[in-house]
Amino acid sequence: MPSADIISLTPPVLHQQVGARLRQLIVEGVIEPGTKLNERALAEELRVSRTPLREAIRMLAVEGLVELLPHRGAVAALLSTKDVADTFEVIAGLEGQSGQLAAERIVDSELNEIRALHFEMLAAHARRDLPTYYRLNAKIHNHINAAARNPVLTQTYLTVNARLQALRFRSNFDEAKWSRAVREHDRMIELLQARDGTGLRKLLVTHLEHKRDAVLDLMRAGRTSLPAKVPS
Amino acid sequence: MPSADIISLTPPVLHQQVGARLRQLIVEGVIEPGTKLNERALAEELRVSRTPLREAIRMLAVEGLVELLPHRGAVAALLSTKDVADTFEVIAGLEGQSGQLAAERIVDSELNEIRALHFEMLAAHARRDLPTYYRLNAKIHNHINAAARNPVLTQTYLTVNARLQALRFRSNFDEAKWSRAVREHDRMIELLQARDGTGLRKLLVTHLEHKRDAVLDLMRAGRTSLPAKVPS
DNA sequence: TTCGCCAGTTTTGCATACAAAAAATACTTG
DNA sequence: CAAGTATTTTTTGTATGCAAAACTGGCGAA
Repeated sequence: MPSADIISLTPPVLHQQVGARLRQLIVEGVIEPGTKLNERALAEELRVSRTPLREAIRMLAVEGLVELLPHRGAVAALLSTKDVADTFEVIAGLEGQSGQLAAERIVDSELNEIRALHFEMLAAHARRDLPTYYRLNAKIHNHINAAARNPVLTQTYLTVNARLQALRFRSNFDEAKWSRAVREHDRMIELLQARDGTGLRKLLVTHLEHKRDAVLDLMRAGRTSLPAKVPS
Repeated sequence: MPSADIISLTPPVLHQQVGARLRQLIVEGVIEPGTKLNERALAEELRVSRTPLREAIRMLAVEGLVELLPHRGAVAALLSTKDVADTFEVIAGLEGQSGQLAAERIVDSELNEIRALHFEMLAAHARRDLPTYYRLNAKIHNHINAAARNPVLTQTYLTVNARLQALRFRSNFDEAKWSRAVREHDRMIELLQARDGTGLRKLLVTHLEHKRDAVLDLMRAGRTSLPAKVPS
């Protein structure tokens, strides 16, 4: 992705703001997957005309957060179990690569920050504070990604990852899986410190496979409000 | 990405058609990188109003093919050498993963088709027919990607890859690099046949690194019409 | 000359108006 | 009553209009 301006003095234009807001609403699950996006209603709700809203919807469609049905509007993306599995597979690859590159390129100050976040996350785990845990977990992964120093990789990762955020927001760990995830995070820090790119890659791929299995289990158990799309 | 309808009977709406056309123009280099996209002029050229054109431009911006400058319009993406290197790094990862999965999942009929394309490509190489070579080369890579049976991976690959198409269209191989690329392709077939996922992954990553170096050399030599963006 | 300022012009961004397609409703007929 | 059909209503898709921001060119001052 072409690098954006270092500093953007111009306030974001309306369609960008609307895009960001809509993205947030979908990713946080406020707009539930499968919900139809009525242009007139949404435009009114967001206090803008249909023009910038439509531009925003098109952008989110490219990102994969909404699906466009010609002449029939847009719906918040609804993922089948296959979609979720496929998406995790891609994310595993992207995170694995991020981890490998990060291990090769990370500097101590970055590693220290990640370590700090890791301890905060351990605290959240000890308190069984799931929302905080999730927030810190995401932050750690984003920091690892940033340490890879590849904006294209970062952007790709963020975009693909956003599609699963709605699910993660809703999913829940059982004790065993949660503990395993925490242990895997411990190991991540060690591998980063050791600058073991190959090891970190493998660990992250495994880590993501575990996350995938956790999410898929929940989907299949119907414990999330994201029913698998009916086979088309 | 949510699966599209199996058959789309509805003719694509205007903003989609415009998006496809614009994408083609940019990817093929007809619209040169760095060119400003004047809405009024482009709309007239494409015989549509500004509304669907603007929607298309926003979509291409998300894909990374154009850059949006608030209140100042859009320009066809201009990649710095860093951008190109970063993008190749991501593509290497995506293709590596595609190759690994393809080796695990490919069926004989697919492998046969790839082998056929490979021989066609050898013919193009023998004739020093670069355009045909490129076309077949891209087709082979797309077939490998398809054999991975992961639409999300395919879509991600295509989108990121599109950003470099304009460069590849223009770049040229020297004899040595071209021959090496062909040898690498020979090896790809062997590894696919042997269902050696790990081996194919490594080969593809190397293959892409070589492509990257070839393109970067040309950029630095100024032999392409894509000057590196001035450091911002 | 170079810089800055000020019309005048162009271009983008957003809102609105209108056309066409789809959905909803009412109606008719077997 | 059901099923199909006509009709109305809603919704999407596209074009156009208008306001605001950015560019242009010319003039004058340092």
